[in-house]
Amino acid sequence: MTIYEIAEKADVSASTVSRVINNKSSVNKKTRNKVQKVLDEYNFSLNETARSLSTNQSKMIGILVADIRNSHYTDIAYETETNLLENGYCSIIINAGNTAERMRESIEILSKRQVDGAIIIGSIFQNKVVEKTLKKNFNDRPIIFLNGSLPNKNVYNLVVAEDEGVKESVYLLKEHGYKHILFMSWMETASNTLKIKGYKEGISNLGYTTYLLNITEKEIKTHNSDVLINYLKLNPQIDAIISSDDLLATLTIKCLTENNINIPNEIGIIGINNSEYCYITTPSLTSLDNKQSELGQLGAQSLINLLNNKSVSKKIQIFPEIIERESLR
Amino acid sequence: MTIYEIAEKADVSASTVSRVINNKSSVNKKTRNKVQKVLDEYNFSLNETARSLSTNQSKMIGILVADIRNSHYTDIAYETETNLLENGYCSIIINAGNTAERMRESIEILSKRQVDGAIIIGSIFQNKVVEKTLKKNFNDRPIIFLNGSLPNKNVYNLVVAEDEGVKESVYLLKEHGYKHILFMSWMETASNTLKIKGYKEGISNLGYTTYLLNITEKEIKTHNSDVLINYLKLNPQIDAIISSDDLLATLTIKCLTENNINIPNEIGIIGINNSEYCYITTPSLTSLDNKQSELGQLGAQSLINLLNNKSVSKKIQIFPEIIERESLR
DNA sequence: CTGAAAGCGCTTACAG
DNA sequence: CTGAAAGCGCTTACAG
Repeated sequence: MTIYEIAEKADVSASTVSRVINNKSSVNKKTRNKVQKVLDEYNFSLNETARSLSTNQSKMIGILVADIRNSHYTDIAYETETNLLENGYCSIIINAGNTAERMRESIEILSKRQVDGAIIIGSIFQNKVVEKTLKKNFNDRPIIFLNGSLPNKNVYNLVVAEDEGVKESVYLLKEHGYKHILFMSWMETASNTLKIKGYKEGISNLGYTTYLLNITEKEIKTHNSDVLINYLKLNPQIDAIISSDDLLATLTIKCLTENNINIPNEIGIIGINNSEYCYITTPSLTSLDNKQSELGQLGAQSLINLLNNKSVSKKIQIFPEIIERESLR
Repeated sequence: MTIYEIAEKADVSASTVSRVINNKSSVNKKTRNKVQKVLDEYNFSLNETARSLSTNQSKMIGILVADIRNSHYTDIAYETETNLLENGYCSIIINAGNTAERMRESIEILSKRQVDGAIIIGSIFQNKVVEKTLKKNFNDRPIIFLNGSLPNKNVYNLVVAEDEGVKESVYLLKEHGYKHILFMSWMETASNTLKIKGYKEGISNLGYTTYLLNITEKEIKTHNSDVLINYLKLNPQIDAIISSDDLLATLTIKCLTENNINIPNEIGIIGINNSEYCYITTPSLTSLDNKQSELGQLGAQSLINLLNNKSVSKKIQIFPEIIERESLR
């Protein structure tokens, strides 16, 4: 069923039908009612593809994410999708993986699909290939980059100041009486680098000693917790650990508990993400809430603003917040 | 840049350019090379919207999910999206929430967007409103319903036989010497009803006694584990618990551990989902793998088959598998 | 093997 | 307030 068929049944022109559908003011009330009746009677459903072609607006947004199964990304993707939909935009979500080739390909796909803009999620996209591909195939439409940043003129960068958050975590540990703070991580991402930066600044400002431990995922998942335990044997003065994310913190708690090290008395622990993991551990986990949901919402809203020709800052920062639970004394 | 402009530069007609782009056989090699050179030179990117309009195929699939943040759905959505993309289809993902109104709306949106088919994820969509809306606005394109079922003629239902899996879990507990098995849940979903059905069948086949406990999310999350502990005091013979999902199992372990009840000696525990939670608990969690990823893959593949006019069964069942870890003696 | 033309289903500037 | 016509950027049956 097309507007031409509706027009025929309603005995008007397609132009008029179109005007009724789009709520243009210039339609006589009687005509409008007549057309609307036919529209309803035939349960008319507009072909958005055709509309897109003629208006040159797809009302679709591309969302690029490495792997939506990563809970960080899931939250952000959820927030962006729902907020965009409320504003009349559908989301094409692509899991672009972590290879440059797939990233390039994904951007090209979104470009061909004529999305009106894009949201890129995750610092893993902060690289030369993405930068160049965007310049080549996506330089005429706005892009929001969440948790990363790129210099392209059409890219607007929104980041959570995780470095500040980790710095605050160091200060909080001091307030709770901890003096030898280990920063433990297992991913070599831009986000992790930022966290380490904040850790170092905090430690340095307090005149404390830096303890850094990077552990592989395999090492810790295979119950081979020797790496951490050995490190603690070599550095028995350590009395607090900041884990780069809650899952790692959870595994750390498991490891310490199995080795009869008391949390929070012997060692205090802070995780990052404030995820569901925080309340399933014993003791429950104090964690840095890095505001991923807010980031997603703000990202969607910023993109909407850009699409409506409102101005948006090229770089926006939001700040995490520490949620205290039982893992600190 | 359109194919007409390319045609002009290459001194051929737009038809020929189109044929080159679509790799039609009937183009002279020389002509093809000449056109391809211009295409490359100008970094031509085809407008898929225009193509969709003229071919009457959008090469887009709608994915309907209540809330992608639910890890079940995340896995399925990931698998469907990646598999569809490999086959040239983009995915519009809509978080439709759990109200009938939003579900209806979401289906209408996908219909207007001219998606070639849809994948519906989760038994929550198994209701009259969805059934009717599909009949009204989406009866001419194939739909794959994952983890639920609807009678519409264009809907193909794929389910995991969770009832069978839970029944097997009951048998496994018997093999491990457990005799009084509690089934514990906290969600009133169609999936949970199915699990309880399997539990009851297994228990009945063994001549065991049925123990069912439904706990609210709030009750357990607020550290108020009294409900479970009280239940165990009233039924001290209970020596095994099947939890309706891993998260609940994790919280159960936390609760029992805090009350000095030994797992797996005093009480054995089985979770459902075989998720990341399984290896962060002490002891690690034996769990029913309900094959959500396989379900997603199979769903995508089935949809592709339907779109290629291959036949697909109206109802497909796959079976879960128990992954044993340390929570059974 | 190639091109001119019609068509996909809308929107919108223009004329009345 | 309304309609005829052109245009959005492709594909494809038809003719040569």
